[in-house]
Amino acid sequence: MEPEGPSRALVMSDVAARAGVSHQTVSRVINGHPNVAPQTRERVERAIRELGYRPNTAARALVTGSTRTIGFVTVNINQYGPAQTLVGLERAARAAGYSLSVTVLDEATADAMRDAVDRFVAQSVDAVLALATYDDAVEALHAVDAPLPLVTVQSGGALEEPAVGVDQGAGARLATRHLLDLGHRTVHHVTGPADSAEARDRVEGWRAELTAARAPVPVCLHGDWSPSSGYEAGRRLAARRRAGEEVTAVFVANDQMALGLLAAFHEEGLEAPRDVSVVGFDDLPEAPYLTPPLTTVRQDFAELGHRAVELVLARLAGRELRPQPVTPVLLVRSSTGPVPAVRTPAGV
Amino acid sequence: MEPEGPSRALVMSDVAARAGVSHQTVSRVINGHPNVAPQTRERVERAIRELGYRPNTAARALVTGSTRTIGFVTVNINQYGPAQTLVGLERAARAAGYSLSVTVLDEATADAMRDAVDRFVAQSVDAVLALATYDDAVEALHAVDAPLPLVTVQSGGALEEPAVGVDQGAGARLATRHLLDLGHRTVHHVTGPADSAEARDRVEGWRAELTAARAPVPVCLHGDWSPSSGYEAGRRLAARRRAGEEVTAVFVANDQMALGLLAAFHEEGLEAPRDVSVVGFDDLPEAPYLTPPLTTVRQDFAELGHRAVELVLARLAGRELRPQPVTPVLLVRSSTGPVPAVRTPAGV
DNA sequence: GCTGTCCTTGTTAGCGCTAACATCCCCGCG
DNA sequence: CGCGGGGATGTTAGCGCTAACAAGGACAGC
Repeated sequence: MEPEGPSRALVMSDVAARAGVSHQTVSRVINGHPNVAPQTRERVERAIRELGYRPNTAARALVTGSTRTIGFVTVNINQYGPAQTLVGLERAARAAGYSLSVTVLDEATADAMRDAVDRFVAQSVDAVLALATYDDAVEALHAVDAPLPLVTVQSGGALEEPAVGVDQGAGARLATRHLLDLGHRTVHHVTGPADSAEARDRVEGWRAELTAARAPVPVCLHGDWSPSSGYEAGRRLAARRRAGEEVTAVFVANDQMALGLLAAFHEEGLEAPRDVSVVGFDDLPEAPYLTPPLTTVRQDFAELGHRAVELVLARLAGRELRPQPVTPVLLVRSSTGPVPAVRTPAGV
Repeated sequence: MEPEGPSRALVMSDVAARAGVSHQTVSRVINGHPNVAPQTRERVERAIRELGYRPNTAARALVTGSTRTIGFVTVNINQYGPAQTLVGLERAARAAGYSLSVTVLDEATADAMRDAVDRFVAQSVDAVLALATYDDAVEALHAVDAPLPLVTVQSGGALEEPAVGVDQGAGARLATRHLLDLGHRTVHHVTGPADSAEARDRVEGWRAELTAARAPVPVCLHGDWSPSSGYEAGRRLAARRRAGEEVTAVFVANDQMALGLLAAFHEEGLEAPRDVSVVGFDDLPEAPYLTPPLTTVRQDFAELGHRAVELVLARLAGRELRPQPVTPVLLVRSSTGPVPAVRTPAGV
């Protein structure tokens, strides 16, 4: 039994009847066709307003093949970045008159990816956006032969497909340069997972900046984005320091790991920026309120979403477009400072 | 098993031709009608598999009025909770064979809310889920007279509509009791925004537990979920303490504020749990890696999503269902401890 | 055998909309 | 003054699918 009683039957011919025209004229008005008399158009528009009519998307989709919907596939939206990307995407899509249909994959196997895209195709979405920071996602995407525009977000240039992203390398260089400018002889790095293009690009940026400054390139520590891996890295770094290695500045590939690292340092009696300077990446909402407030790199997800949708629209219109990567910015807070004045490692 | 690439036309009659039946029989097989000869069914199923056929959702929606899509409206998905809720919802929806279409409102005005629901209606979604922790969202929802099931998530019982949620009050009581059990004479509270039902429920739980234990109920401090408001609250609490008030335990309405509060305490020379015990709410991924690791209350968003979808399905089937709120759990870490022996900032 | 009743399958008519074509009317120009 | 042309509108035919009905076949009971 349907709980709704009275309303909602409202089809195009209701509007037509009220405006005293044919349903086709209504359709023309709605779709902004030329060749409709201004007076007629106004009459129809008023009828639409008065009735509160909305065209039925399914019927429209059936005949045009377009739903004005964009599908978004992603893995691992628990992270701050992906969640923000989703928000940015939705905003931009809505602004362009599109809806966003979302699929969160449990794992980025080719099968799961293909299935998601298939479902989107059956759903008649106009295009698919895929967040593909991880290699397996990128690989899975290769296996998909979609009959519609497929654009990749944050694939780190690993794909020739049309793609948008933030320039991770530039962000990493910003962070590294900041530390170098403060007088640190070199900068250590805690990476993200090896199978993340984003993480690798940050490593590259860090290395490039170090090399350009003729600074030694220390062996980096590997994390997996999680605070616990940052904590681990922090302990190991502290150990290296006790062993006599010069560790005065660390660029951590994301804020969560920076947080773990800071905790580990704290336990080891190391404070930022007194003993070590630390830079993160992401600018979590809580970054300014850590102890100490974290210097970090921020990505503009709203802009990213905007460009992604722009690219989709261009593809849909048959236009080629090679969007520039979004440039991240450095936010200097107080987890970074000058090199500690002559300080011999406790043990030595 | 190999779906072919080239000409995407693939309609039901293609399958019918290959299986040597009429398209209607194919439809029957797809929709699991009884009264199809097992042999025929198998033949059709094979044809579907071989061709890689997927029925066109738009056509189906046009005739059935159902898209097997659920619309999800939310405000403010930047927060951890809403993002997790989205993930939980998508998982559950997909498991039930539904897609999720997402709208992120910029502001929860009645107009924006109505517009979102209208768009969903035009999109022929089967139901709408609304995340309505804020009063204006709830109010806006009242203004909506949707011709489809509308279920609310986390409205804190402020709505008579069918709703699912986490028992915020129970979570708050858990936190408060834990602190009381540690020997604290009373527990201070930093609230969330006053226009959030969730926040108010936490206040109520806290107050109820205090009252039940015949503990004094201190004036609470008001925050807005943000770390900075937690920081502010922390400073004010520290001031109260300096002024002689007994402040040994604080229940903060979310982890982000707890984080800010901890930072403020730290600046004031107050450490947890040495001087003050602190409990948060949410269990952010970084909570275990704060200094100190934060005792907090966790909500099970997967379960929440599951129940929400279950409720939607029930409504769709015409069944009544009053789901029980999800019970949160307390995670004891090291930001809480027994009452400091002597109440002097110098401590220990 | 013949009816009646399943069970299985095919045939037909739309769902609400847009595209293509048909029509009508008004106007300018030879 | 009639004819051609183009702008404004209406009519018709599907888009791919499901629901309703129709049709045939098998089998029971008489």
